Amino acid sequence: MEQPARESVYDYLAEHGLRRTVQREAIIEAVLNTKEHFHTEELLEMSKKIEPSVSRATVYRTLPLLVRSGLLRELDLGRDVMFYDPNFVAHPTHNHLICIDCDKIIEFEDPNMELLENCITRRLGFSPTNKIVRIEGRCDELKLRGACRNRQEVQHR
Amino acid sequence: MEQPARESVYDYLAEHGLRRTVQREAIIEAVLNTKEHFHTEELLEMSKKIEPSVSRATVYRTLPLLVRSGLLRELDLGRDVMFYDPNFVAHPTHNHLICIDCDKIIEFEDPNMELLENCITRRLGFSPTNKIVRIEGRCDELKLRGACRNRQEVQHR
DNA sequence: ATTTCTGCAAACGATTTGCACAGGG
DNA sequence: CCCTGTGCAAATCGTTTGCAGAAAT
Repeated sequence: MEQPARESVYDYLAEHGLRRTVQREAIIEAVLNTKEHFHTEELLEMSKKIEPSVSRATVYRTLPLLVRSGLLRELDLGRDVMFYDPNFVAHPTHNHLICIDCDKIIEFEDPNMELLENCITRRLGFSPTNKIVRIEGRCDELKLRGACRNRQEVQHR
Repeated sequence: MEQPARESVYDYLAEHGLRRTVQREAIIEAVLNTKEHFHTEELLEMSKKIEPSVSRATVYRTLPLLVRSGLLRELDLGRDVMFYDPNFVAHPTHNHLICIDCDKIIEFEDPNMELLENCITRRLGFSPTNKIVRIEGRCDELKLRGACRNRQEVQHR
């Protein structure tokens, strides 16, 4: 049933007449190596460690391919850069909580939320294709300590 | 109980030692004149009709003030420009459905969704301050006719 | 041989900002 | 008078793109 992500990306490339280049391979491996959200600059870094010839332009040009193949999902966190989430392969309907202090991201899935959204959209004559549920707030640590420990390192702007 | 929006913005300016200029007045009136979402360029146009001296820079500098005063809310529609929504004054918890074809925006409120979100965030030790629920999909018209009539005029990119 | 891919650097476009002047208090 | 607010134009910064050479098929 469940097809390994690596194979299905390369299948996607093959089916669409897209070439298998060392740069694309490096980018794909970099993506497969992480279970965390990342943005373009981070992916560029990771890819360059595998294959130094990878350029920023190629990363920007490859990301939409990987999104279309299903390996990644664009993740609009309302920051100034776009994020990408590799966890939709395993959890197709998850949503995100984002701490306003440390930018910590908590992923959650809730069947009731799915259900409710479907009811609402049906009521309004709307067929959902993409749902962005992003809840910003204060994480546990921020509430308990008044500050988040890893405020600096996680902060993105 | 319910304070007219105009007064409360000017109160906000006064309380914060912010000056009442013709440009700010024009921008505020322009906002009060619309019940629709808009982006900066549209607000600039509307404001210039009231007071031609209003510049783009002043609109960009005034918008955060109006957001802080509560008159407007930033509305991240995942497009390349930021939108602003004047309807949160009347409906503080509403969410948005966006048609992927014609960019039509349907606003909705649902107490169950609020309730559910509160349960989820409580379960995860999270105190929400800001919720973005944006559901993209096919609107009624798109489903019935296979295309949206006002596709062109509403499209933003 | 053909056509897609690539890196580079320039272009793009929304937003921000430095500056000197205008005008509120 | 002082100091905030303004318009203008330049700067910023993530992302896109034109181009000529490189590599895949």
